[in-house]
Amino acid sequence: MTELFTPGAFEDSGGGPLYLQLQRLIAGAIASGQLKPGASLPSERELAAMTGLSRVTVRKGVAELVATGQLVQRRGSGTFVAPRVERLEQALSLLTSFTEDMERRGKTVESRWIARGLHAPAPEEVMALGLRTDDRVARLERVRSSDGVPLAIERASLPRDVLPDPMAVTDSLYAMLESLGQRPVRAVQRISAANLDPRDAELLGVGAGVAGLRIERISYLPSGKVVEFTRSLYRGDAYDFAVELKLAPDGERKPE
Amino acid sequence: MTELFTPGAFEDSGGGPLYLQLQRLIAGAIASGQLKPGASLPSERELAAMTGLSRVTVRKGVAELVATGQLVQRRGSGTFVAPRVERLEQALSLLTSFTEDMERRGKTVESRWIARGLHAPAPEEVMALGLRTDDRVARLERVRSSDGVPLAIERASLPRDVLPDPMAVTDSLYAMLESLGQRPVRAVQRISAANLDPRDAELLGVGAGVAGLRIERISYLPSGKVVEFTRSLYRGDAYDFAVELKLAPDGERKPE
DNA sequence: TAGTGGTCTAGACCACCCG
DNA sequence: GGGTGGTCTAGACCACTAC
Repeated sequence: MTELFTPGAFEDSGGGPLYLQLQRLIAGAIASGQLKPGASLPSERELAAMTGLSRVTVRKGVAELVATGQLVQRRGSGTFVAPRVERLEQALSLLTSFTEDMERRGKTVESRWIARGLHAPAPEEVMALGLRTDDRVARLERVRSSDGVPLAIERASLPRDVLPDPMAVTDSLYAMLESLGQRPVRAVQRISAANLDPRDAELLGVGAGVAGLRIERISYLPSGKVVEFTRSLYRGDAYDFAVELKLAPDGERKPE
Repeated sequence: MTELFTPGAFEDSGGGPLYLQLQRLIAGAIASGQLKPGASLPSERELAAMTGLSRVTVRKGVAELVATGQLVQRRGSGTFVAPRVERLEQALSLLTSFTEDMERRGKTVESRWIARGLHAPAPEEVMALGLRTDDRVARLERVRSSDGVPLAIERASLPRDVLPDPMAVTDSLYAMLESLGQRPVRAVQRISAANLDPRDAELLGVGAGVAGLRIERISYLPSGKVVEFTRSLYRGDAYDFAVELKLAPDGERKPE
């Protein structure tokens, strides 16, 4: 298996910079199944010796595969093929909670709290929740995992009068809101993509720079009051959001 | 302005690796407006001399800012602060076309064709479009720009009987389909995030590895026939997709 | 032609993990 | 303690761009 990385393998490896040839070699071995998820690669020094490259060049080749989530590196331990993540498909137009989604799939749900408490609101929260600047805001920040795999970071802000005691939330926020008679019935979401910064990447157990799906949600009660302002980051490789589209009415399509 | 990068600036720059300190310094200068979009940075060699770092370390610090789209580098020319991109908000649940969307906003639309023609279908296309393997498929691949800024790569596949002459499509595909009486009325989309590979990144004018939004769409005629299978890549920093959510009916929410 | 980013090297030390 | 990845250096050549 380590015969993959003999100096010879480079001759027939197309052209271009050496680090890209190495990268293609590794990426190809992963794609073709020669290197299976969880398998360990030779150490950087070994790779350098085997290929005749310098360690710096080996690192550059490997680095991009780490940045795109195909490899993971652990200091003191080694370099490994990233475990395959099952892609979850989720309907984007139903207002459901993470806990309920996963339970419906028969998966376990774990939460790791990063922060939970009452705080003075940030300007963004004042805007989104329609607060006064001397109001206080309940903040819930946690990493959501399923079957042991971290999938998303959820940062929820709620007005204090909606959730006076954030510490009482243990698992499903929506279940808690329901028991308080404050479950939202409508929400607006905005979706974009962003590279994960080092902090968020670590929380999700991937390399810095891996693409994440950023979702901002504002939820409303039937009365129109804002219940929740949530910013989530989903692992891009772990989620597919599904939406159904309808033809826009003619009037909206062509206003002139 | 170049006093930013004196050796002194490093002393008070927090701790951690030198390349991260440099990175924070540059990122901070961009965020605070000291470095404006389009501004050029000192050359790597100058930065190295000014900060007392080696050029390799300077490059490492700069590299991540390029990979996240904050800087752009042009060989032979220099390193520049990335031009600010206006974020476009688009409703995700309306089946509209790129051309019509942009026209509604009063923006110009440009298309650069990458490929356009009839081909033997790939297995993926056979599946999505319900073709026979000896059918042929019309492929339209182009870069969509607005006001001169590339925003998305669009790769559309249509059955030959829906679009017999792909070369006849010049701007709006949907306008063409409408004139053929084949405009879809319904579609299903799947959304995820991915790091742009070097090829796609170049087409969109950003660095390799920048986060992109990947959208797969399958569109249907009223009869249920599949009209279109499109894979698009949107720049993550240029798009916000908006969706409205409704509370899931109780039966769907809790099946047991 | 002079300057830029892009690639590559050999060698060093550190922080961390594991047996 | 021995091996791993993480950081850093000084110096070199190349391909490209701008003038």
